[in-house]
Amino acid sequence: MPELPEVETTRRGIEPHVNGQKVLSVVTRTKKLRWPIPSQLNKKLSQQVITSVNRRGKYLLLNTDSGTLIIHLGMSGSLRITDASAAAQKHDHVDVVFKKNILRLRDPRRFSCVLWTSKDPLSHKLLASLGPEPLEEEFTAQHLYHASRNRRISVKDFIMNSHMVVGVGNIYATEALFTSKIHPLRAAGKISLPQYELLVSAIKEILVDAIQRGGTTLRDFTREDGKPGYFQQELQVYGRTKQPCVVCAHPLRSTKQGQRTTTYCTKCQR
DNA sequence: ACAGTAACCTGTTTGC
DNA sequence: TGCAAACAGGTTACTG
Repeated sequence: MPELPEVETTRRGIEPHVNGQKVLSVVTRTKKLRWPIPSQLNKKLSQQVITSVNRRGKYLLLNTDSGTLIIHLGMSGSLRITDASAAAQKHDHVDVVFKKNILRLRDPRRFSCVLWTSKDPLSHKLLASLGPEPLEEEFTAQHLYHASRNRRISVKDFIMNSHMVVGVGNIYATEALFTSKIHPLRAAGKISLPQYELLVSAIKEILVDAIQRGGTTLRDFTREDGKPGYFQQELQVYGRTKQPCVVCAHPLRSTKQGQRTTTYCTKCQR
């Protein structure tokens, strides 16, 4: 579900509600999501004050003086701020309880994860080898160009690999390749530097635009207040198989890459 | 090191 | 209409 814009939208949404707040307790209703939820999480977090809410790739980091709660929303996870008296629903797995409200994780498909580390979260196994942030300066065409030489993997799978760049999932990879007129099945190693320049610009622009619109809501995603994002209205190719290309009107084609659908225009993207 | 596939889950949509 | 298969925003683990 959530790609970088949705996670950033969530971060911005929850931050004012939890930052500086003291955790009263943690309620877990399942032992395991993508990975086991740390036992003793309640003991570790209770009485701790949230000192900041950060994001690295699609991971949310809730910092305290004694450690960091790491949350990844997987495919169908969402966080919301609920009233302290609101009853938990079917797929509400974890509550971080504050005095006035609750930070509640809901995830029907359970691909999300909740982890705890008392060390620098960026050195955690899952975060340590992540690629650059797409909206930071270190994400450049040069970086992609050099990392992709001699790689036969498709350019789409390449940019969706979090070790190359974080935060680019199926929706925004599909859109950025369309904007930069690159065929998604082409080998990453055959893409020229000027083409990577176009692609990097497209990724940055699309992510910024999507964040401004509160992310993309297709079915599961909701913001912390339960409202949807509005970027889906801007999608030019994702989910538009057989519909006309917005540039040339040729019907868009879909194919499978791995277990992911990719949609593209056979005339515009080469 | 790299590429491809299976796996983790459940809810919704599609197709016969 | 009913049922089963296909599909869904992610990422790691495993295989060759």
